[in-house]
Amino acid sequence: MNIHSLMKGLNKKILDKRRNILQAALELIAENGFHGAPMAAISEKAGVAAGTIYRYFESKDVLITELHRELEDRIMVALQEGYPSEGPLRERFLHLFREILQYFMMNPFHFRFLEQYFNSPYGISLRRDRLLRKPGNYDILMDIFEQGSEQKVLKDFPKIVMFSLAFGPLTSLIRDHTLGFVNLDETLIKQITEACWDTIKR
Amino acid sequence: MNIHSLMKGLNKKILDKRRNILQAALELIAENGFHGAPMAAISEKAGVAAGTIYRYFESKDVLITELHRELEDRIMVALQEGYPSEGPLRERFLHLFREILQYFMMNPFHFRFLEQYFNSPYGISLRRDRLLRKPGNYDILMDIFEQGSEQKVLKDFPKIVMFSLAFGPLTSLIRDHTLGFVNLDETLIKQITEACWDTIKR
Amino acid sequence: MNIHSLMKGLNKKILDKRRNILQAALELIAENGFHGAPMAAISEKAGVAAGTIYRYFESKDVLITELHRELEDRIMVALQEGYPSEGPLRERFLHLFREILQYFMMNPFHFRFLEQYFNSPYGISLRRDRLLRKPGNYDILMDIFEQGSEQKVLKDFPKIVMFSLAFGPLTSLIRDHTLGFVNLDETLIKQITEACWDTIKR
Amino acid sequence: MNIHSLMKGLNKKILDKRRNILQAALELIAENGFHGAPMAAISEKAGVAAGTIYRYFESKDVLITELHRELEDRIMVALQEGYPSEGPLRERFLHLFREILQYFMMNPFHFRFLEQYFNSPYGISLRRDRLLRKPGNYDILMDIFEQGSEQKVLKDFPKIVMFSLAFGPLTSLIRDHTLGFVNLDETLIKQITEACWDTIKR
DNA sequence: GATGAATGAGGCTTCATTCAT
DNA sequence: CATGAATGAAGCCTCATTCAT
Repeated sequence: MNIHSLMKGLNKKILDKRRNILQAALELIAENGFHGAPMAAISEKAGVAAGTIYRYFESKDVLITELHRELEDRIMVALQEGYPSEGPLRERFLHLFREILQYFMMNPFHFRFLEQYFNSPYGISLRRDRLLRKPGNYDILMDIFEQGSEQKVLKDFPKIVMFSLAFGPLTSLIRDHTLGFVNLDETLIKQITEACWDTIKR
Repeated sequence: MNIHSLMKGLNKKILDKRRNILQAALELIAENGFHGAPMAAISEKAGVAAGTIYRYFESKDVLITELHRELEDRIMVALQEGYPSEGPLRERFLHLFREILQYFMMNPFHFRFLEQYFNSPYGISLRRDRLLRKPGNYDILMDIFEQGSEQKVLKDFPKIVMFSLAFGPLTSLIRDHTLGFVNLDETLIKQITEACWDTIKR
Repeated sequence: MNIHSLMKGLNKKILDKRRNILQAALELIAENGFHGAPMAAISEKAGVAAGTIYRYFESKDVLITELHRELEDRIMVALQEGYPSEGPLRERFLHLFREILQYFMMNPFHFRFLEQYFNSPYGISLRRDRLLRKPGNYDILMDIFEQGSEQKVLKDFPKIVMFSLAFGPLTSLIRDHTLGFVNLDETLIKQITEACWDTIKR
Repeated sequence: MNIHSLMKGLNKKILDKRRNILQAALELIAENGFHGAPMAAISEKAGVAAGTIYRYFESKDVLITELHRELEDRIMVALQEGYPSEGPLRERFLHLFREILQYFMMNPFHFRFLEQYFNSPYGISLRRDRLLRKPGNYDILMDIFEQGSEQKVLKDFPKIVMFSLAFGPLTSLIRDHTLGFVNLDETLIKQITEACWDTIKR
């Protein structure tokens, strides 16, 4: 083993450690909330010492904020995969809606974490940012509403209202699915997606 | 102020102590989450000593559970006021939707508290109860979907999906209104309400 | 009912209240220790308000000290009943030993309370008093040893050692009886009493 | 002092931390009872932070239970040292009696702690265990009484009564010694030990 | 005198963070 | 860099005592 591959191995190990910490935090917070995720538990689940976390994250707050950022990034990647950016608005909407629904159905931890996150002091600063119109991750969704309004394809609601009307049911649906209240099969998903589009289309 | 009204005032003060504690807890939890609402802060805001809270509530858990219960009661009262229980389904739906929207617009603390509550260990047992079909406060809403399905007025979705479709946007809308992202005036509310009905009607 | 008997009735009521408080404290402390006998519990069991206790006893410490004093008084009365103060030493000893044993077998609460009392900060001041040779309740016992030594009837031990030798087994025996480990019947009591006398007699 | 011995000293310090906590608890409880031994006081006396105790003991209850267990272990070791397990009953009894007496005379804190312990909620479960005949530490004593009965060397009392008769005076004697009421010198100890043997021997 | 609601000091415990090794 | 023992502020709760009624 030469020095190059050795360093690569070490580097990988280091990156893995960071990833392990994030994953441990994700699972613990998703399952038990912020209350049920003390740093000691996170470090244990991640297989590192308690102090080690602080080499990768300045504080628990930073760890959580960072975790949120990474999850949003991954979701955005998933949404953009196969996104018909040049297709008709309807198709673009249906794609995004389905992707979000399926992403969270397949990643219930991500969903639970984000629910926890938005309903916590952490979520508040995020909202403040959005309020200040900082460019955010939801632009890809908002663009649809913007163009839909201009092209008179969608109803004449403020963009933000349109967002609520179209995507509001998602949270509720995913939660019910996660908790086993409802089984969202292919047929149902298709119907629901259409219904949500109909809600905003003119 | 004579001595009679003075005594009445003092008496009122005593009777209101429980209410003060609940109100203080409500506001602190709504604004800062459960983290940001230690018993010491609640007692200070309520104008009582720390130990006093325990004369009215066995523990912090009980205080919070009780607060939730009382809020739900008040909301139910608001919903039932003027409820056209014998009217057509559409009218009944529109009434409930509007009332909920307006109730939370006028009581943003209640809204924030309930959001916190449902995303916490407290909320989990509640969900479990609902899953087990214990009779709950949401029956008045579910009844509409039930009857709507039977009478072929509504789409052929599971009740719980119908609920998400129709009321899912509410949470999102109220949050945006509370944060000042959107101004929900009379016209808009009317349009939104209609849109949500259209989503589920056949 | 004339005013005289009325006052007597009131007076009795007051004395009863004091007695009730002492009895409630006795039982709670005997059963649960000092930890398990908060003033609120005592007042409830005594059928009075919490604040009322403080009309009869300056503080919890005083209440307990007083309770101890009264119990000792009652025990002393029991010991002196039928005491052959002019009889031979042996007879006097046997009388006292038997009386103590039987008193506590019949009053297990008194026994448990005194055990608690002696092993607590309260008991410490008591010991200090005894150390300072204040005249105490145990003189009637000590006298036997004193005279026994002088008359060469008893062994040549310090009085205090004699006390331990003769009465030391009592505590242990009563405890075992209270807990049901042993059934102290007439025959056994007689034999034990003799054995303890034999231990100190020359 | 060179660096080697310095490190050894530090290491020792760390290893001794648990012992310091136990010792601090022992002394405080012995002197002031459980009331007078809050965790804050224990930690201060042990020279550690309050939270540190919880690295070594799950709770105050566990700390106290553990302390009791360790003391009993040490006492048992002391009793077994030089125990003439093959010698005549008399010699074995005299050995144990003397050892117990001397152990507690030299370790008054242990004595006071155990007195506190047995008269507390902690001691109650212990008694229950003994009642249920779980194998305990006192078997070495009970064996003597058992064999003594069989061999007709001892009086015909229940074992448990024999225990009280022979060892009952010990508690009382040690307490008096600890408080300075009596000076138990070699001669006196010898005489007392013999007297207690005589009490139970046939 | 009696009441019992109110007080607040003080007890036990948790946990984010630090730092010597 | 990693470790994990140690820290101590802060959280929840109890209870002896007071005092307005």
